[in-house]
Amino acid sequence: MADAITPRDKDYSQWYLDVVRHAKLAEHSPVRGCMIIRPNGYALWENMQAALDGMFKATGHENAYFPIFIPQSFLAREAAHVEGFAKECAVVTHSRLKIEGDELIADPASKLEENLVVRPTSETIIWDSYSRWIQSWRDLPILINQWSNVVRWEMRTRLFLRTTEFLWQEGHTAHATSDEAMDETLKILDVYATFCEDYLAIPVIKGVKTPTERFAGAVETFCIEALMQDGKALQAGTTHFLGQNFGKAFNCQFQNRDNELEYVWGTSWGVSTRLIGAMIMTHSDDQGLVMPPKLAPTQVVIVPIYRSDEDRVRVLEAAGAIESSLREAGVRVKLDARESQRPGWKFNEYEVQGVPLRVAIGPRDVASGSVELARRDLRSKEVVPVEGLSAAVVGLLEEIQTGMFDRALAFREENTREVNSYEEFKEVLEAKGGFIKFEWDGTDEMEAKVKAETGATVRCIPFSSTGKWETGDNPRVFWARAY
RNA sequence: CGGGGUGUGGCGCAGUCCGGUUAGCGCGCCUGCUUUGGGAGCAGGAGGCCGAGAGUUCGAAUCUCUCCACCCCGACCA
Repeated sequence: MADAITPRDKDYSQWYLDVVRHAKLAEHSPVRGCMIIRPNGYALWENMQAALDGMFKATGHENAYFPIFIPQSFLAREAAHVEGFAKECAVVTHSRLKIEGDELIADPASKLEENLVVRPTSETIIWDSYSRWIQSWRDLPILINQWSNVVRWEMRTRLFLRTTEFLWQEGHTAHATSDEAMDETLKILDVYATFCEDYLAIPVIKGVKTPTERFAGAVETFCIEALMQDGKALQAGTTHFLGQNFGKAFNCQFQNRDNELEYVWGTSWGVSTRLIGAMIMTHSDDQGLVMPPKLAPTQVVIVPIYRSDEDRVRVLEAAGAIESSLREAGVRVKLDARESQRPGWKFNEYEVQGVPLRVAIGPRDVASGSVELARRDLRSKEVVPVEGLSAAVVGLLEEIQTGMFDRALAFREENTREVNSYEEFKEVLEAKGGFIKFEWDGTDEMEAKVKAETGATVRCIPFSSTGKWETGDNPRVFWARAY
């Protein structure tokens, strides 16, 4: 018996780590806070990339790549930006090593003229380019995205949720008007929300960040917030309206249609491998990972069962036929015909790894023209005819996808509560956690006080039905303890 | 950075207080046979300078000192 996954109600944090490890998604690296993303985890990320990339392209964006190293002086250009990131930058100071005695040291002779910062985000190096690319309103807009890694030297890390190095995409756009930039910011927020809900099956709340939670260098930060199974919130993605802050910092101006010189308006936005953590903490259970079918690298696994050689031939032939027909139907299917592992072992393995559907086929099934179909999300099994199996599987995958979203949404609704006093706020937070809709007077002081006393922060100021965020003297906002 | 904890075959641990033959156990791994519809059984085997360095001692995984690494809880953050 392999070591078990810690149950959620015993130790949620340990459960999370156990799931990541047992599902072979990632592991700690020799470098503190960094992670090794294993094939199972990386395949998930590739599927997420493919879906998001398609959505970015569909909204007119193109990919580019800027360097990982940023001249240290660039960081200093935008005052709020440097203040926000200075404390977590990895700095490159030398260009080579040298052996001194039996020690390997940075060669003092190779000290760089100017330190290089390993990008914590790429606004500065990108706006430096934009300042050279943009002269006229005709050069705008620029709609660029890049897939990259970034490094933020955080004090505390957790696999996927917060790692020293992480993978993400960062969009950086330049516009001729404030309205256009704001439209872009909100458009991408919609893209993120759609991706989370349609692909990850994670319901999110869209809204605005308070000034204290705003991105360093942004005029306004928008976010999507999700609720995890333990009642803590997780910021799933952010988009930033940068105003003219980076245009000014990098002297990026253009001549408008009225022949006036104007600073360029900007946006930036990103989602990261953190979304894998969000997926785990939204859907998985004490048996291991549960993946939404749309992103699962393997959607269906076929496990053949047999004793004798004669059975083996018959079963594998039938299993191969099922594999082909599922593949033709567009299903990502894998036939696990390994002789080295027994069926029971495989059942468990794919359950822990979150494969949405399992087809088991043995001599009994071959004789009766049926298979055993098992759902990972509900851990249910049924015997179904091979006739029409492809259509049934395709339908079932869709049902699983929507079912997972519906359950996550129901959980969030059950764990979103309105309160009318600070006393009640504290009681609910202690007893139940979750999102709490409670007033906010708009001051940093109140946020700081509540955070110090309860650990909760304003996760977002939600949009109202009119598309604008709620205003008024003391609007209700979403509070929660967060990751 | 503050508080707590842990370093012993690939993984998880016992042994450390009270120093003493060849450092054990579970899982995993290798070979063979029997097995295969929910993590197989039996037999045989491989694998460890006990985190690093120094010291005490006839003798150190065990005692002393120094250092290092990682994990957990806070402050910081996607």
